[in-house]
Amino acid sequence: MEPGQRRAVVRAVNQWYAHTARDLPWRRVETSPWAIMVSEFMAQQTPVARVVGPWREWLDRWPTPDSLAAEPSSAAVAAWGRLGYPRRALRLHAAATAVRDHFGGEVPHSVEELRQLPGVGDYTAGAIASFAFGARALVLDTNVRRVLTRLDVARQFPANSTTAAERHLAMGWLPDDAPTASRWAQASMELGALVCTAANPACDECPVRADCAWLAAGRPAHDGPPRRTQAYAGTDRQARGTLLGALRTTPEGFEVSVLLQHWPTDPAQASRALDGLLSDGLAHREGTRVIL
DNA sequence: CAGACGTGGGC
DNA sequence: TGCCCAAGTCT
Repeated sequence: MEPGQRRAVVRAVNQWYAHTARDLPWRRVETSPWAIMVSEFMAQQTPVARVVGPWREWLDRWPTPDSLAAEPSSAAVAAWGRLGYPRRALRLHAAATAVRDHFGGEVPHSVEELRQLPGVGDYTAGAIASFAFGARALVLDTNVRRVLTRLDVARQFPANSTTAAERHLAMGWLPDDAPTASRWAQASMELGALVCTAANPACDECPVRADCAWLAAGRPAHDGPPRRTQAYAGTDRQARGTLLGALRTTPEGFEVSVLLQHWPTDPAQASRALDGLLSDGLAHREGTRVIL
């Protein structure tokens, strides 16, 4: 797409965002960088709507990185509740500790520094830099990838993993000035979340439907390699989730031998789940018992 | 680079 | 009813 048309599309999407965006609590101007960082950790692979409640409770309890770092990581895992991927709680706790120990308790501004924090990858570093500090940073999440793939590549879905070509394309879309770039990052994500969705995109309501290459091509179906899916039922992951869920609601934990004996399915799987949780630091041994 | 890693809502 | 999918990161 030509630069001029690209700028017009950015303008249209940003304008759409101004009157359509959801009123997510961490989008309020007074939100601290730490609070935005927490929202980004919680939103990794988790629908944003499910994050709002836990996010409020988390910040109520730990309003600063220092306050979280002062507690054991098990408190973070317990407070994570049922958000899923509980190792994110561990990483958020480790990140808070790193902020305290290496950045004077203040969330760093630069992508390079942010990137050093546990649990902060390319996406999250860019998101914090952009949303918390208004920087011009690449924010390439699943929504933006899909939006740009449709808009500018005329394909239904992006590749299974982010490619260098995609990053290059996204850089070309990033407006020159920081405030517009920051707004574009949020607006393009929102467009992907609300309109340009994976299933049943609402092209009729899209503010840039006239500029979309995929729509112009007649919305051709995906034809690349099969998209990655996730099996869950019966997997070790499910067993870990079940075990951790029980530990979360049972502060005194369980006798290991009893636990393994009463496991409803394959005992070997229970053993793997337990070992995994222990080695990941999500659960702990206390004599012959397991606790959070 | 493929695979591991939770959980729940929508269709 | 299952399958798809969600503001990814790490190994």
